[in-house]
Amino acid sequence: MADEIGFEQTTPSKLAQRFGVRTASLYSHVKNAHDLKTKIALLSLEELADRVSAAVAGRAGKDALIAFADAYRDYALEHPGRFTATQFRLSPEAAVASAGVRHAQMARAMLRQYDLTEPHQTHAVRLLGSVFSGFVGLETAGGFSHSAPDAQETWTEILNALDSLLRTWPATS
Amino acid sequence: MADEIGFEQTTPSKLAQRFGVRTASLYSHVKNAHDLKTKIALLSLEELADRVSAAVAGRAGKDALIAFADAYRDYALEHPGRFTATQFRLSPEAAVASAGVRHAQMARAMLRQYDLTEPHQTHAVRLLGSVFSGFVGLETAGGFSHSAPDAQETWTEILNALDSLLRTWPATS
DNA sequence: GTAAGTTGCCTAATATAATTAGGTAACTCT
DNA sequence: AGAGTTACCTAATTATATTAGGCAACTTAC
Repeated sequence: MADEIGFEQTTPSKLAQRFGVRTASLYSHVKNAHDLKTKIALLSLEELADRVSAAVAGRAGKDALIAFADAYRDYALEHPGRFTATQFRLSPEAAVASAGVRHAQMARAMLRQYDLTEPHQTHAVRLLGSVFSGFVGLETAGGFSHSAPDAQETWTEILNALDSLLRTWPATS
Repeated sequence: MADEIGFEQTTPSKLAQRFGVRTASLYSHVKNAHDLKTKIALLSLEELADRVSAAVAGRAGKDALIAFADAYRDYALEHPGRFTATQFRLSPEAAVASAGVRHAQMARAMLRQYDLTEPHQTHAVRLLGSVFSGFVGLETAGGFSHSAPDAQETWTEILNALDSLLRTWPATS
């Protein structure tokens, strides 16, 4: 439903309408409207982590980087509402219990081939997270739709650039 | 008000309360709740563009890159609600009339020293946009707050890396 | 300096949403 | 068969968004 009408529009009353039940009945299942959004966010984070995990399995180096990045972007393009949900600001308690932790671990695992030592590895994880979420956020917001070249081309270029950057990261400091 | 209570919480009724007027009175000034958010977004985009423009003036190359990036990040950290507003999804008509256009022009101007030809320049503009908005989005969402090193250190590292990347961009394709 | 228009607010009314409280029928488990 | 649980219900309250129509103060033109 979030993918169809948008994450922000996914409210208790709309959800109840879709289920064919009274709105009040939902309150046995979720605490309130905010809790509903939190649950969608947690679900989406797990789902995305599963996708990324499957995509990266058995790959290494640049192959793994591309698989990771594409899994992330494809999820966002296929499930815009759920992707928006993954950016929902969770409470600190919800955040630590979320699959956000898995995402960070997967990013670290993927970087293994690049032989980065701390603190470079942490910087690299943060850079990748920034680029992926930033690019996909701008793309789904329509930021690249009114100009050539198309988004896919830039995406490929960026992944090439990130790969070559990661190979030489410590040297750039 | 958006900075204090959050952009999403900035509604006609809350705004009317703060002004000490009836909610209905606001409807002489904004068309509806969505229009209010659009106006905040447009205002914030202008303000951010002014800041970036002032920061970049008289600088070139890496100096300009850092000034641009810091202006962007500082605005977000100082005005979280307004920064969130700059990410509000505008209608296509509002988008083309917004300062979003100025942002793209400033990015291109800043890249002048890096001697990028098309389509590399467009790719570079998009990469910078992705990194800046992605990093600041994650930072303000608390994504970096529970681990060392601190966000500032990663930010500096990322800007160094971007500078060296831009110098050699066409070669990485 | 007054008349006409404009501005910025008001009250009143309606529709939609979120939320709480308390109840009931069906299902599950002993 | 009875106790507990589940998943819904109705009813009521509150908050919010929105529209319509009115009024008083201010501005501007003659």
